[in-house]
Amino acid sequence: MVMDVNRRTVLRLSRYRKALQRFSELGFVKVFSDNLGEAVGVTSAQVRKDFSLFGISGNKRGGYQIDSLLETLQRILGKGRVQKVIVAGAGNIGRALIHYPTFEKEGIQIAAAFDIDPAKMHRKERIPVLSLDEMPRFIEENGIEIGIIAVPEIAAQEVCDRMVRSGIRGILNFAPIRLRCGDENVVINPVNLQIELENVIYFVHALGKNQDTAPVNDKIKVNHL
Amino acid sequence: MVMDVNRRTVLRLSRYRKALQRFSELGFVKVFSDNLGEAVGVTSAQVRKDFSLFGISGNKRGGYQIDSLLETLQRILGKGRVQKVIVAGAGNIGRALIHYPTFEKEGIQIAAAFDIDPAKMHRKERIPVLSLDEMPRFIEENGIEIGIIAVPEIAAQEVCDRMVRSGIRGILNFAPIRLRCGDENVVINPVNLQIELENVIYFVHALGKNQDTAPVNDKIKVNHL
DNA sequence: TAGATTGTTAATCGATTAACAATC
DNA sequence: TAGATTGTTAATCGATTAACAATC
Repeated sequence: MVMDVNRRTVLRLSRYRKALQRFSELGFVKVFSDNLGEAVGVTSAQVRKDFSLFGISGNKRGGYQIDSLLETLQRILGKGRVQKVIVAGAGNIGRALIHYPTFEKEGIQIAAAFDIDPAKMHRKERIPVLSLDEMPRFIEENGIEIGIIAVPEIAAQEVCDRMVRSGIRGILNFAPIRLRCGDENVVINPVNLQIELENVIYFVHALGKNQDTAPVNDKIKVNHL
Repeated sequence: MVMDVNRRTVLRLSRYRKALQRFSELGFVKVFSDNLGEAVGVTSAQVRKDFSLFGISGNKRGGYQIDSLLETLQRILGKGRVQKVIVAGAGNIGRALIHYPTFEKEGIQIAAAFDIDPAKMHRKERIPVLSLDEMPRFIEENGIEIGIIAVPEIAAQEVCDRMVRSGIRGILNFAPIRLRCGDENVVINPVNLQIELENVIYFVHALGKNQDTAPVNDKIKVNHL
């Protein structure tokens, strides 16, 4: 009944923000919950409910002013200032994130990456790749709060522990393992690419089987998982 | 009440599978719903519920035989045969996926990647990077069912359309845009790395504010998002 | 004003968990 | 057997949606 702000709500907020940016670029001035819902793939009731949770209000009959709504969402999502992030692991995923083009524009700055492999180090790059041993000091000296873990499974928990001890409060974890963290105030968001792909594979197979007995069994109807 | 198989159930199935592999490697022979739940981070009731959904049964009092349970999950998740997958886009994310080390071991074979940039092409590699124009023919000739979209936002919908027209039934989408697909039988799983990172940032900030009024307001208690 | 949209409450829907009879 | 664990039903929890009074 209380329905507080949860992960899914914040994910939707990010999507509203993106949609509003597009609308704004297209020169629109105001938007209705209907339009936003359609753009993001949720009901208009969901949009209004989400907004009310954050005390965002529009004008009855007049919808929402795009620019001011966008500013509000930016503020809620911490887009006001540049957010420094570090990456542990300069392998495939790590390097992809270092060069992820949209981060920079979106106020997310990869301050440095870290690896144990000396061959992967690049101290003089714009985004330096340093030794993993230097990570704790770097976190402390630069007051980094957010870390991305892109090291092999075997090293992930150790890296997580070191991050948290050094002051990291939030982790995006690409290692395919559940990280344990005693500190209740640390946020961990796991992203498991293999499992996401397996999910697609499962439903493709499931729909394939379904196909045969087509009109009878129309239980499974997915498009967006 | 009917509670059919949904995305989250299948995600858990993948996690059970992973945990069972570990247990098996450690030499364990049987496992209880308790153990599995603990390993994956869910209740034992959830584990049994999930299994019953797939007609998996154990032995009252005796738990589950790890090896046979593992085989069953492998079968359900389509691990019996090699699953061929293509990647559209050989940029940062695309290349990371091409070289993702665990895919091969797990029966997922990246058959080829495609890009519009001639500079990115490598016809002679083990996993070739071909021209995007060759994609439709490749899909048809090789009977590919699963595609990964790792092209820039602007090109994503077009690539999606081409994939579906050529016979792709499932898509893992890394482009930060909601893909529209008329065909109800096509599965699309979006993975938006920026939004996942923003989510972490939000909750770190939210917990930080919470901190001040600490013992009074203990509403927000996240660890795993 | 009349009509349309918001903000919010109540209803619904769906997923998780508790509980317990069955049983090994 | 006694004790422990499964499989399943019912209860709970939580999130989404429908509905509608307020109002611009």
